[in-house]
Amino acid sequence: MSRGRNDWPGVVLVHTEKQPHVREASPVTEQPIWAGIANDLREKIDGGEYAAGDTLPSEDDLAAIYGVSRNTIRTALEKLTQQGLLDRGQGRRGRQVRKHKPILFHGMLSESPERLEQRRAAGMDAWRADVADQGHDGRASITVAIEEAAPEIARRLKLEAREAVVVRRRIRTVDGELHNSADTYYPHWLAGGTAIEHPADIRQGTIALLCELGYPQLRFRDELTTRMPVPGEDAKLAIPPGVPVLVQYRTGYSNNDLPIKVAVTIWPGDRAGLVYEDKP
Amino acid sequence: MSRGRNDWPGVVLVHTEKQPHVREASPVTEQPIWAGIANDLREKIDGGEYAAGDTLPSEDDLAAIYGVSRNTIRTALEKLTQQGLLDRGQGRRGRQVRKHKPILFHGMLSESPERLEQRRAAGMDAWRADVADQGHDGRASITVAIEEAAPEIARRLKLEAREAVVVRRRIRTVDGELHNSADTYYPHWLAGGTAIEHPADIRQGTIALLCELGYPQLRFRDELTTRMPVPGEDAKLAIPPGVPVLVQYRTGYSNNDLPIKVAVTIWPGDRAGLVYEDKP
DNA sequence: CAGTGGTCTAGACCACCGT
DNA sequence: CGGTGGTCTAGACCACTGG
Repeated sequence: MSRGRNDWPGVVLVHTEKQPHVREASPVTEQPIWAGIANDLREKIDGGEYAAGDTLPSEDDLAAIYGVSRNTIRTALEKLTQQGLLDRGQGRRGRQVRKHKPILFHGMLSESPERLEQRRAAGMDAWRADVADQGHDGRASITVAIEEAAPEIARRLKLEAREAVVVRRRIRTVDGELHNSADTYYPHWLAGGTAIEHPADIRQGTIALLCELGYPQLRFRDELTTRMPVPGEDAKLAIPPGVPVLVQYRTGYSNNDLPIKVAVTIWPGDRAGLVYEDKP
Repeated sequence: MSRGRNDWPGVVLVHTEKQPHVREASPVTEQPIWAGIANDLREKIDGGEYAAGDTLPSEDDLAAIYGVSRNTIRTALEKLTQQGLLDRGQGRRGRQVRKHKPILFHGMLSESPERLEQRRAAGMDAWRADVADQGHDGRASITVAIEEAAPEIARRLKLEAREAVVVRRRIRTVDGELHNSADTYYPHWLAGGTAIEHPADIRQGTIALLCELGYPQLRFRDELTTRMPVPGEDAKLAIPPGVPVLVQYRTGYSNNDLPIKVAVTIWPGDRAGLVYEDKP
């Protein structure tokens, strides 16, 4: 299929002033026009000409300023949005320079026995205690389900494919705003019939509960990857365009390297980071 | 500035068959046409109709298949590309379904003293040993520079702003393909005049060298975040569109919590992950 | 209501690349 | 050479939102 050759035009263009659709060669730079505009805007944002929270000129205005069509401006703005510099805006709001939210770091290793005792007494899990330490209020909503293990879960729990698991899904908020999600999977042969199956908070903590059942968590292994949010994830955690997520798989092991749980935590890149220390 | 109101058309549209630019309301779904097409293509990719490495139909063909304009198809394909499902292709190649490269995991903690001795004898750093363990060939090219410390480096090294640092920049390849970059910063008062300033490999390793200088690395702290590549990074590491990077800051401390180095490693999300274990 | 971003169309030229 | 993606233009309608 040939394209745009005007072989049989159903629409006839009648010109008045100048040839439409005739592009002049970009003179200096070797890059597309939209890339040049994106870089220019980036410099103005970095240089403070457009500060965090400022509203950019409208697409029409930018088109006039740079002397290009609105679609070209849109390509440039889209690129900056994908790079996480701009927020989208509907209505009369306009596009705004994204605020650089301070990133919360969560210590993930090396907790002193005293602190452990302390927060357990307060009924807080490690995450909530970490958030509280930084002066914020962490909350979680929990749902529980019994499912067939997905391959990446079954493999880590050393289960057969499609074997039953109990999963506790948490959506966690900090100061009322969505923050991360954490889904913890337990083998059904282990967690079935225990308090883990109930969506209420487990006061002593699931680790202590498993210990009472004869399966102390002796060590764990964290696997970290990064990727773009999958469809649905972005809505569930309100992840803006151009923000990747940190995916943390934490597998807990008991005696004889027996896996007793896998926790899958999704950390949106614009609001969380992780810290690992090898000594307290 | 009013837009597209045909107030004073320099171009007159002469219709032959049907009204141009008249969009029918999308019938079933509540989403844009391009989103529906993107989802449809995603399902076909997930379902195996288009397997990894396959070439998708051309944009023109897709436009004909779905009965929309090429730009609408392009929006859908761009979305899938940003999500990391498709590769771009020039010329007659067409867009291809991206292969899901196996991810290499790198153990980052808990190395036995025996293994440490072994790889030091072989002149390998921890990364090369890790790659070798997985049956691959890791190499690095090193450049060295003396610079003023950037704020995020100065803060971690407890230096004044713009104080001098020695930086060793590594670009590392696995089996000949670009893999990651690792820039290590040392305070100039410590590393100046030592072998660290020279771009050659340091046989015994920089950690051992610093130990000989009286600054043993007693502990470290890793900070992990994720973000999209900044301009230049994508080219330097050949990061495809839609792939985020894992950013690892490793700060090493000697006696009295004195920071002696900061290593900034950029791990492209499509080819690397990290593993942390709390016991060997 | 009016301006803004979101979406879509139709057409055009170009660089690139496999045949 | 010819098809493909990359880019750009000009114009149109819509949904949303603030004043």
